[in-house]
Parts: sequence; structure tokens; C-alpha cells
Amino acid sequence: MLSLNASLPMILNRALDGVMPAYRQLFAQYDLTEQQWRILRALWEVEDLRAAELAEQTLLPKPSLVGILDRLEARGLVERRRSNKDRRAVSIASTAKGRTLAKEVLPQAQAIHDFIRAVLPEEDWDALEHALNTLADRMKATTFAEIAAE
Amino acid sequence: MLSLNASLPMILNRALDGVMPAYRQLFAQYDLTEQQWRILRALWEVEDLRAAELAEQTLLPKPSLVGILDRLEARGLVERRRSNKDRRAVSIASTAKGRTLAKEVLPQAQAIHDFIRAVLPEEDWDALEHALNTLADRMKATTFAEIAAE
DNA sequence: TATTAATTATTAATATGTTAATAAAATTGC
DNA sequence: GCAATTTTATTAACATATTAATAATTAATA
Repeated sequence: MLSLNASLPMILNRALDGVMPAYRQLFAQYDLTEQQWRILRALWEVEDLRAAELAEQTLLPKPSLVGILDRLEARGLVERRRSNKDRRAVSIASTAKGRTLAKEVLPQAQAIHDFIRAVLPEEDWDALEHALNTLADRMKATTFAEIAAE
Repeated sequence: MLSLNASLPMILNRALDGVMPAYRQLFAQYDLTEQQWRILRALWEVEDLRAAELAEQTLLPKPSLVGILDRLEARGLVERRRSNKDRRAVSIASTAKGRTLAKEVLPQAQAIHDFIRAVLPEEDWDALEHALNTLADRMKATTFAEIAAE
């Protein structure tokens, strides 16, 4: 029978547990959480994004986005503007201060990324990326009901 | 330059986002969260585990463990006992009720696992597992300071 | 066009993650 | 054998995740 630590979620979480501390130590130096960084990073070179787009690109749940943006806005790192064409929508943009911060953090995040990439040969990364992406795609189109019905 | 969605954390999180909903739908039918299930699963065929061991096997942070165990204990699914040899330590065991529940959920979790495994060929899984495990191992022995010093 | 349905962001309630601090018990070194 | 250190679990404070519900607005349709 399947053992707990061999399940895919556990394998993925173990990998994240291995990798994230390095990033967190970097972000902590700038009083940023991982999620806050994702948002700054996503707004790095785009004019602005609507909340739904931002949630999708950062993989952050929309309800979480609200509080995270509140805190970033309070620090003057991002700006929320009500859209005029669709007054339900909110567009989020980085401030100059936010871009300055991103500019400082980016190369260090890149350094961590490069370090990680060097741990495995290129072809391993290609295989891993391909496997995980196709997996995510297939699963997105699948529900538990379909699995149970097999 | 590195794009946000190509970073390893994002790739891993996307994969998790693809896979977890299927599991969550199953667990929700039994009023269990993912983390609560991990604990029941870990105690499925062991007599008991100390809190530190349980945290390690489930990948749950020790502070989170406290509340999760509180709720499981309140439902009569697990039991906390103070160790006599070391009165600091607490040993956690599944109750009969907990094992009955695990017995019912396990085959369905296994079905999801099997479904996922079928999405990719065996050799892809071997490669993926190998890559992620060695990566986690290497990173566990690495700190941000060492990376930044390069 | 008035009504209904769908969409967008938000709020609410509860559970968990992250980091630092603490209390109690056990170990260690002197 | 005692003071200092270490270990084990827990608490505290804050940030985020998950799911369901809601308010405001827009789109659809009869």
C-alpha cells in the first residue's frame, strides 16, 4: 500500500520545504513575505493588472489577495485604482517605491534560482518541468467525482 | 531574466494547485482538512509517535501541530499521552475511531494517487521523484548566506 | 426596459503557516 | 549536586489559505 511520504503532495511539499527557506531569508531582509514578493514581482514590468489577473499569475487565492494588497498599499509599494470602464474591477499597479524595491531584490532572487538550477543537470530540469506542467494541466480538467467513478 | 512563473517554487505550487483539489474534495466528505488527514494517515499503523516525530513525518510545523491535534482530539480521533520516561514529551496515538475513519478514507486516497500516477509514464515519475528528493536534500544543507556569498 | 443572471471584489469564519518567545523538564559541565 | 544549557511542547502575534456568502456592478434576455 501507498506510504504517506511517497505520495505526490508530500514529495512536492518536501521539495518546497527544502527550497523556500533560502528565499524567505532573502525576503525577510526587506520585510516581505513570500506572497508579498510574488505580487511585487508580477507588477515589476507591467503597467497594472486587475485583481483577478494578479491572483492567477501569483497563484494567490483572491480572498488572500485583499489583505496582502492592504499591507503592501499601506507601505506605499502598490496602488489600487478603480477601473472606469468596469466599476467592479480594481487595477493594481506598482509604485515607484515598489519598483525600486523590486529592482534591489530581483538579482538576489535570481542568484538563489541559479544556485538551485546548478544542483541538477539541465535535462533533469526539463523533464521535471515538463512532468509537473502536464500533470497540472491534466488535473485542472479533472474532478474528484470523475476519479471516484472509475 | 527569470520570469515569475518559471521559478521552481511557482512550478511546484502550480502542480500542488492542480493535484490538491481532488484530495480536498475527498477529505471534505469526512470533515477533514488535508493536515488532519496527514496525521491520521501517519498514525494508521504505528502504535504512537512523539510530537516531534509526527511533525517531521507529516511535514507540519510543530506550532501548527498543537491546534490540529486539539481539534482531532476533541473529535475523539487521536489521543495525547504524557510520556513517563520523559515528562516533556507527548506521545500521540490514533483511537479506534480514528483508525476506522482512516480505513474508510485510505482506499479512496489510494485511488486518487493511482489516477495521478496514470497521467505520466513510470520513468517520468522515477525521474521526478529522484530530482525533487535530491534537490530537497541538497538544499536542506544550504543556507541563504552561502548562496549570497558566491 | 425591467428582471434575472453572471461577474468582480470583498467580507466572514475557521484552520493553518511562520517566527519568536516561553515554561517545564532533562542534560551537561563543573 | 548545582548552575547553565539544551530539549520538548506550547503559546503569542501576525500573515495567509480555504470555503461560503455578500455587495456592487454589469450583462443577458424576455
